[in-house]
Amino acid sequence: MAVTIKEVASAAGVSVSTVSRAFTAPDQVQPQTLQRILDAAAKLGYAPNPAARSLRGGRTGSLGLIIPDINNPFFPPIFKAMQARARRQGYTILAADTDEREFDELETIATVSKRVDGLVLWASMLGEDRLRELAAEIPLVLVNRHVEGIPELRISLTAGISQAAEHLKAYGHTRCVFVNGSRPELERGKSIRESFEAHELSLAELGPYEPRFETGVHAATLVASGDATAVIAHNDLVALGVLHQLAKLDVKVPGAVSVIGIDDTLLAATSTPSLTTIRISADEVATQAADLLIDTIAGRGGGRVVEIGSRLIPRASTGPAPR
Amino acid sequence: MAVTIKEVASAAGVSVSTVSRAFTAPDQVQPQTLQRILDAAAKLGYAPNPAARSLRGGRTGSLGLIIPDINNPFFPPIFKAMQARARRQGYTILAADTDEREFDELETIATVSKRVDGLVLWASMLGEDRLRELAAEIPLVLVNRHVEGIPELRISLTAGISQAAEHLKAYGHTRCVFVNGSRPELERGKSIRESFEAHELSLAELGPYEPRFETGVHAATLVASGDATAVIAHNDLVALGVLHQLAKLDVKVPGAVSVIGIDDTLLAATSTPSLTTIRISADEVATQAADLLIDTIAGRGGGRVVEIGSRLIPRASTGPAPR
DNA sequence: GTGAAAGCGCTAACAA
DNA sequence: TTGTTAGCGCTTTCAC
Repeated sequence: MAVTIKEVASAAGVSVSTVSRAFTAPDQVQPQTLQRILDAAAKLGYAPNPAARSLRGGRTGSLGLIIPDINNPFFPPIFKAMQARARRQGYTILAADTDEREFDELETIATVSKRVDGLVLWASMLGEDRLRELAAEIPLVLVNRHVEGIPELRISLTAGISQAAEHLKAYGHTRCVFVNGSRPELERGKSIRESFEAHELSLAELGPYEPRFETGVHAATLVASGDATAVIAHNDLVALGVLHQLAKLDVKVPGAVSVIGIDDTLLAATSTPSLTTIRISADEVATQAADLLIDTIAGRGGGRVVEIGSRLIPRASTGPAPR
Repeated sequence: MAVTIKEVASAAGVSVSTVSRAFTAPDQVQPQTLQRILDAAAKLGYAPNPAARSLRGGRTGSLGLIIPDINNPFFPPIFKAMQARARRQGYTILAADTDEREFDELETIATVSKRVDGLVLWASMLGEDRLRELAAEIPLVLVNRHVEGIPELRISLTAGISQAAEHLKAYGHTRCVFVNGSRPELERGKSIRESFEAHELSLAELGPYEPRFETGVHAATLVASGDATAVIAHNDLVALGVLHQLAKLDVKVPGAVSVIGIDDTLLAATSTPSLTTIRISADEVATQAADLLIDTIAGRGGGRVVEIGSRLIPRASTGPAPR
């Protein structure tokens, strides 16, 4: 068994409560005593037992991050950034993947919520009622879901999409295609339709499909046989499928068709040609989510809605429209 | 506060110890009593408090997974598969990323190890002595590190590399380049040198560099100015950099140069052209790691070494050598 | 087969 | 400022 507070106490010649204070409220203990305790603790290799702490205090020192699919390259940077942010505030991240299945999400939440002080729920598939119940039990931050009264992080693509429309317009494009990747609550389609219309770009829509590579491959074949000169895809992965198939059909990108993705994942920067895409800053998302959750745990920031912006990252997959 | 064992006990008209037994040793309690308890628990929405459990019993019900970089697309599938495997055995995965920094690894291990029953340490940067100390404190499984006496999962690229050499040979290649991605303990270089030599393929070596996209870009320029007809890269990301730059230099792949990656990540399947690569099965790795750790926790499988194989996945980036 | 009770390591009154 | 003490929810002897 590991070393306990008791051993530190007797080594430092004080009582257990003083040792406890030395770690939880150092300013309430005399500097020299504090030093003696810290020295003893260091020498013995003492570290507080989190189980005992949370049993006693109700706090676990962990934050739960529940995401639909860690294989989506959008998430790893978020996990990483959130871990960095949480660590600095003394929290550990407990991440779990629900495989985009409602049943797994429920089970995961049940398991995780008993081990954390609060939960970030990403694109939850649960009903509003269920989410409200949950929010009553444990501090909750929703990402890309809106339920009145629950703190929320909203990722807005408006700016990025508008820039994308301008970008295509400036290159002389007029006929565009949107490859829709389903999940209606994400509303990517709505923003795109509105923005492209505002920029007087005609927009045909393919789908909705699953947001997969093969979806892009399939859509590209349709695009190649039409007269559109620009494609905007539901995300980078779908855009990559488009790129892949267009190359196979010997349709030049961006010579004949321009392609735009969404998310700015690793895939976009490393594709050939590199992919023009709409960036959502993982750092910003992760930091805000962590902060919002920590605030909610602390009883601040009830029902706040924080919005995260986006912007176009022009790369090599977009260019002048062919004449 | 959540519902406790006590409330379930009084609801079912039994003592707390019986309720406890109902959950930990159901066969030691009379069927009808058991049923009454389970009903009461379900009605009240009782679930055991993990903090109390682990404080009392020393078991946390969690497994730690410590990896160098979740942004490496090799890891998300492993996390996912390990989570699935662990869940079925009643464990939760606590994953943490060390950012490939030894200091962070130490800190992460300190935090995580207090919250889990055992640790899977991936490509640890720690010294052997430190790892031995750690193994004495907590059940440990090492991946891609060897320390005598500590259970280990060894990923062997031998088969895949040998197949890659044969594959190139069959296509008539004779002059190859290996783009080395550093981290000497991974020994990818050694296997490759040996295998290519055995197949009478000449092998020039570039690097060692960092295993990044830009590394591949840089290496491709050197390759293009030489006379090699095939490139094998340290991993898929580096291979993607090679592909990207060769396209930019208008060197045809696989017409003029064939390219092979390692890992078979999402990147390989979605690149243009799709990338021939060496697959390491994430499912197998994750399952074996989880099982080995669980065995080690249970006191079985001391010092076992489990080996995972690999195999070549031919795709579109390799073809006949130019004449 | 079931109950009573001790105690896991820690924090937070309350006392001194 | 420091010490004493009562639990947090649970498992596990030890009785019965």
